[in-house]
Amino acid sequence: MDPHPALLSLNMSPFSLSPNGSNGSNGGVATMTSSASPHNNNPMPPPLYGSPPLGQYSMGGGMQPQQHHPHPHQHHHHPHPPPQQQQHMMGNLDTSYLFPAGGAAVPGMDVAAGSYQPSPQHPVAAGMTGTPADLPDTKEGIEELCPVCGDKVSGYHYGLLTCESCKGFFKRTVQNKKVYTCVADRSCHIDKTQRKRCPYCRFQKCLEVGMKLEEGKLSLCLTICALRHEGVWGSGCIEPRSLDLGSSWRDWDNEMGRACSIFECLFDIDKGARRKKAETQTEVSGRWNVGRGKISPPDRLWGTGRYVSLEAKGQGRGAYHSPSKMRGPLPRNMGGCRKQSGRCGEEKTICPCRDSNPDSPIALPVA
DNA sequence: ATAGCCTTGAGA
DNA sequence: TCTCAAGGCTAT
Ligand SMILES: [Zn+2]
Ligand SMILES: [Zn+2]
Repeated sequence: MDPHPALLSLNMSPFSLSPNGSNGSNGGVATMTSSASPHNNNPMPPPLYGSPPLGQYSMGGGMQPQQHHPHPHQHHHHPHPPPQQQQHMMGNLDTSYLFPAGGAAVPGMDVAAGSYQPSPQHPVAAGMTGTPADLPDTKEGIEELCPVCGDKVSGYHYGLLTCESCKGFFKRTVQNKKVYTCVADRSCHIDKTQRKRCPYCRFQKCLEVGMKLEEGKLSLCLTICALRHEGVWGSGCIEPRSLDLGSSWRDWDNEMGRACSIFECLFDIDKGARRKKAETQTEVSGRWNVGRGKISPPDRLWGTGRYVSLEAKGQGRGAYHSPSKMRGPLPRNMGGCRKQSGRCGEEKTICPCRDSNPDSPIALPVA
């Protein structure tokens, strides 16, 4: 059972999570407590709510010179059978269609009562459709064509084999929560040369063929890492409010930005700091859970450690990305702590606020 | 806004 | 250590 794998689970148990993450009750409060903070710095009022340019709050993340990667990419067949069909539900309004329809449904939620008309157009070809004849055939066999536009696939993206451009297109659309409009009748043909013409129909097609965010992908993990540098010990917790994804990604983004700001202030984070592999991750994280159509009350974000650096984890550099990558079971990165000698585990890594005041919202240390 | 290429980090 | 997809970056 447990059709909704996505919802919470911190595998460190010391913390009691609320049974069902639905305590959204505390409406929008982010709480924190810090047990010590010599510098009580926080000079500046956090840029809360600053409208993020877009889904990314970089924290801790300076980037740094890197090494190169030999190969750009390679594709092959994978064991994963891509999902095949999917209902088309549409109307660029509800994010629920971005999630797998099966399995995780939240009880009360219904799939968007789309008004979208399935267009009769046929997907270009994926795998087995097309005419084998003209498929460029590679060593392995066939080079598949992007089901959306027919271009060459570059690998699995958002659930299926698609080309690089459609991957990017889907990404942009979702991340920026774009809403397109078709000037025609919503049935534009999408192919490699015309895919730019009508983003609406292109996105439509992306959904039709099954591109989607997987459950859990929207989750975000903020990880607090301990740096070797000395610093202050502190602990904190943020209890983000639950958001209604249906309304906007921007809210989510803002919320996230706010959370980050708070942490920054609290810990006087050195933004330039970067986690190093060798460092022990003394800390844990919290996870925003996303159910279909809405973000369910996330866990809190925990932190303990000395001189902490916040790093929005979920993908790539220390930046927050809406659709973060979360494959596999659940929280993997939830816990540097997991095995980490229970460092954070037993400790008092507990969320002060929550534990002591399960119900009372705590004030935001911010404006 | 696009799309090709690059960096990253989880998993194997 | 290697693979691979998410996402960042950036020249068009
Ligand atoms: Zn394509
Ligand atoms: Zn159209």
